[in-house]
Amino acid sequence: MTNERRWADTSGLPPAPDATAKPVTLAHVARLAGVSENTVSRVIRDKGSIAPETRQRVNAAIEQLGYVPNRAAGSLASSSSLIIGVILPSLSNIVFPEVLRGINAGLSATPYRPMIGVTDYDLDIEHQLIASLLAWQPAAIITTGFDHTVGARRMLENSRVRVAELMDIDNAPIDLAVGLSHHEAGRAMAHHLVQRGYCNIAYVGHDWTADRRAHARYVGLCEGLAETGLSLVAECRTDQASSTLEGRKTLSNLLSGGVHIDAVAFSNDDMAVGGFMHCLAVNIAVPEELALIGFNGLEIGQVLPKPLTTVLSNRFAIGKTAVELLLAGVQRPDETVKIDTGFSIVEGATA
Amino acid sequence: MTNERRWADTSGLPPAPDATAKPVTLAHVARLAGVSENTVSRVIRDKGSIAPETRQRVNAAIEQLGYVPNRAAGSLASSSSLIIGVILPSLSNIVFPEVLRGINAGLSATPYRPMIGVTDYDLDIEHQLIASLLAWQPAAIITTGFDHTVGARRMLENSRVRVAELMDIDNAPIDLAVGLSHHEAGRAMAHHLVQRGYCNIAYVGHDWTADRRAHARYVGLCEGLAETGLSLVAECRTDQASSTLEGRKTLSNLLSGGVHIDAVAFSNDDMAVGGFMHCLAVNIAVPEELALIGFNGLEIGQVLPKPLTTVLSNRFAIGKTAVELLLAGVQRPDETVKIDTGFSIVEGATA
DNA sequence: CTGTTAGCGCCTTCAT
DNA sequence: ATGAAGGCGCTAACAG
Repeated sequence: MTNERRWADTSGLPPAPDATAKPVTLAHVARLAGVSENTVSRVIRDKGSIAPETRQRVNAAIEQLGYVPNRAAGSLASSSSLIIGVILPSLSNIVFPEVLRGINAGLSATPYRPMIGVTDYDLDIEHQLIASLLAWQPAAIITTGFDHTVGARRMLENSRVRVAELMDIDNAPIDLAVGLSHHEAGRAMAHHLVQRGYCNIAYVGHDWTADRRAHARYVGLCEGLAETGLSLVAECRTDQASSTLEGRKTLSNLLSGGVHIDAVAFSNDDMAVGGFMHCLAVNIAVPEELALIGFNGLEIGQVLPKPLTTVLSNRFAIGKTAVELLLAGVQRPDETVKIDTGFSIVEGATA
Repeated sequence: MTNERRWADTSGLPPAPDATAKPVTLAHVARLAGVSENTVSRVIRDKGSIAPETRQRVNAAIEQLGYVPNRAAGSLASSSSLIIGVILPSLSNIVFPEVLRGINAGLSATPYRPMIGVTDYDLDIEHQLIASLLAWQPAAIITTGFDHTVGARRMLENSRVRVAELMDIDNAPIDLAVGLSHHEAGRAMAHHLVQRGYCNIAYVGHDWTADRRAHARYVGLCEGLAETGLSLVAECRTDQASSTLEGRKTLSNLLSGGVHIDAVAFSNDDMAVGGFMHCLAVNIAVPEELALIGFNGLEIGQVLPKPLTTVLSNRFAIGKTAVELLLAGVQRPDETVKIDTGFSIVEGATA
C-alpha cells in the first residue's frame, strides 16, 4: 500500500452542519463553484478529466460548505455502494477480530466501510446475513470458508459483487480465497513432533461441526503421523467451542485415560494454553513429561513461563490481503484466485 | 429481548436472483399482489394498518419473487438508514470485540446492521470516522468515552442521530452513556486489597494517554488507598499499549526497584496475566509473597493455576444494553441518560 | 384501509 | 472538458 490519492478526501474539519439547516448537497456546491452538479460529482469521484482550475474551485467550495456526500443517494444512483460486507463466524476469541483488524487496515485509507455480521458458525444464519448484506449492494462480501447453503452460494454467484472466502485454501473459491492450507498445517504439526522424537502422540480438540478447519488440521495431523508410520495413541474432544477452560478440562480428561502419552497436539492455542495451565496446576513438567503444541500463534501462548510451540496463522494478513485484492479490481476476474498466506512453526519451549 | 415481530422478516430461502435478470423491486411485488407500491412498502415496514387479507397477498408475492428491499433507496427516501455506526478504539485485545459482540447480539433480530470503524485511540481518526459514518445517515452512532474533538462533538450534537457513548459513566453524555464508573472500580480495588491486609501496594500500568479509563481507575485506586491512610509504595508504567507481554516486563521492572511490595494492582487483566507469568517464571509465590489484582474479568485470568482476582466489567452487556436503548426510541430524548452496568470483584486466588 | 403524487441526492448517458 | 436530462427504488404527505 498505498495510493491514498485514489480516494477523495472528505475529512478535515468542516464547519459542522446546523441541526435546523438542510444538509449541504451537490447542488449547493455546484452553485457556489459556478459549475454543474455533474462536474462536482466528477471531481469527487476523480472520474473523467477536469480542468485543474475547475477542480480547485470545486474543492474550495466543498471545503467551504463542509459538504459530505450522501452515500445512500450515491449507492442508489450507481447500484453499488462503498460497503464491504464482512461475515465472521464468531467474535468470542481473538482470531476473527484480528482478521477484522486486517480488513479494517486495508480499508482505512479508502471510503469503503465494513458492515459486519456474525454467524456463530451457523450456515443458515450466514445465508440470511448474505441476503441482508446484499440488500445494500455492497462492493464485496467477505466471508469464511467454503461451506455455504445452496441458496447462499447461488446468491453470491449470481450477484455481481466480488466475494472473498477467508482462512482456507483447500477448496475451490467462488471468486477469491485467501488463507492457508489447514490440512498442510496439521501435517506440519505431526512432522514437527515426530522430528523432536515424540512417538506417543495424542490429540485434544474442540467441536468440529462448527469449526471445519480444525477438523482439516486433525486429518492432516493423522496423515502426517501415518507418513512416519505412527498414529495417535489417544484423543479427546469436547463438544464445546474452543476455550482455555475447555482445553484445561479436556487435557485432564485425556490424561485420566491411563494411556502413556508424551506429546499432545491441540486443535488451537486456546485449547493448548488451557492444557498448559492444567500441567502447571497438577505439576506435569512441560515438555519433559508432556510436550504441547498448539495452532494460531496467539500472543498469550508466548507469554507462558515456557513459550508455547505452535503454528502461526497470519490472520491480520489474511484480512488485509483480501481487501487489497478485492479493491484492486471491481470486476470479478474470469478465473478464481487462491492466495496462500502460509503458516510457520513457532519454535517455543513446549515441544 | 425481544419482539421479533416488529421487524419484517426478509429471510427464508427466496429463489436466488438470476444474474442477468433485473433485480426485483417494489413495483414487481405490487403488480403481482395487485396493490400499489405504497401498500407493499407499508406491509414491509409494518406501518399503518393493512387488511389482513392484503397483507397476506403481499407477503405471498414477496416470497414468490424473492424480493429483497433496496436499502439505499429506502435510506435516500427516508433520510435515515438501518445502519448503526460503531466506532471502537481497538480490536487488538478481546475487550472491544466483546462489546461488539453485545452490539451485534442486540441487533441480530433486527434489520439494523453495524458499520464499524477503529480509531486506534486517536481522536482525530474518530472525528473522520464520525463524518464518514454520518454520510450514511445512520440510525445511531455508538462510540467510546466522552473525549471527542470539538468538531466531532458538534457533528454529533447537531445531527439528529442517536448517540451512545460506551464504557464510562463518569461524565455528561451527549445523549446516552452506558458503562461503569472506572473511578469507583479503582476505589473498589483499593478497598479490596486493604481489607485483605495488604499495605505495601504498588501499581503496574500501561499507556494512559490512549486509555483514559485506565487513568480513571488509577485515580480511584489512589483515592481508595488514601481513604484508609495508605498510598502507593511504588508504581511502574509502560508507555506501550497493554498486553500480557508488557505486563510481564513492567512487573519485572517494578520489582527490580528494591521497594518492599506485597500487592500489585494492574491497569487491566492483560497486564495482570503477564505479571502472573513473570511470578511463575521467577518463582514468586502468589499471593503469599506477592498478591495480584487485575481489571476486566477476562476468561484467561480464570484459567491460571490460581484464578486471578480481578474486577468484572460487563462488556457484552454494555454493547447489548446500548443497542436496546438506542432502538427503543428513535428520537433523542430530552434528557441525557446514563446507564450503570456496574462491576463486581471476582474473588480469585491471587489477592 | 389504500392510492396518488412528488421528490430524496446522486450518477449515468448522451450531448456539446 | 463540461452540461442537461432522466431515473435509480423507495417513502412521505396527502387524498380519499
